[in-house]
Amino acid sequence: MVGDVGDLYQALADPTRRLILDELTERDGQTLFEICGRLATKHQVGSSRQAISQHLDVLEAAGLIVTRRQGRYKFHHLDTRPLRSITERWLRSAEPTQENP
Amino acid sequence: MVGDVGDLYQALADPTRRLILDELTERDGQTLFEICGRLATKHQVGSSRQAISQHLDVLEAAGLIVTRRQGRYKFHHLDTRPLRSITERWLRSAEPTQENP
DNA sequence: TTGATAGGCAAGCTGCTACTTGCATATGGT
DNA sequence: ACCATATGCAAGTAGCAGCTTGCCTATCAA
Repeated sequence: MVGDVGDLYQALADPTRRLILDELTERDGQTLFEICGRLATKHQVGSSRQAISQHLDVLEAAGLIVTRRQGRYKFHHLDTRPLRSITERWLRSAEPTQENP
Repeated sequence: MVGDVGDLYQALADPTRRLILDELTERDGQTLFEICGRLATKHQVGSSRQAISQHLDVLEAAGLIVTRRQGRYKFHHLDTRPLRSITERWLRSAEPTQENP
């Protein structure tokens, strides 16, 4: 299977990955190089291209972004649906606990 | 100041801490020993008491639990309000980005 | 074809984090 | 006072996560 429950929380644990989600919220469907540029200029993130690429892999494994290849470009699109499971897990009170590691 | 934005996500990154939140959702206001017992019996968490205590410190620093001392007991209460900021950050589309590292 | 652009793969390093161990403090019961 | 219970503090350890470095592949334009 692709992406268990813990991947979502681990993906959100890194501040650079949260900034990536911010950037995709503001402008969806960016390429790796576009994201690198925006992080560097707007947020002073000095990480290398490979570092950002690895962050994108983690976000994709968590189901927070989906990718679409087109020629030599790879566009990254935000998918916020997994986020809803976070609040749903603890906001409804006193239901029988399900297996959720 | 006590607890910045990143603390919340780091607190949720650990599976044991998420189980603690599950237990407090099911039964609020437990002591450290009660939580230890429930994690051990219901979820096969073999961590020591000090490990769980450190987890509770992290959760409190993140604002997810508040503590109340009474004699030699310390009760832990859930506070899910910080969770709402997660979905609010990315679910509303295209607003001017604010400083949020 | 050549060169430039966009991205991928893999190994190695480093700092952080979860965990343990050992001792200390404080409250309540007898 | 004495002891058991409930929790706190601090140092040390091991594993992992984020980052870098170096090289490789694929697509497009001239």
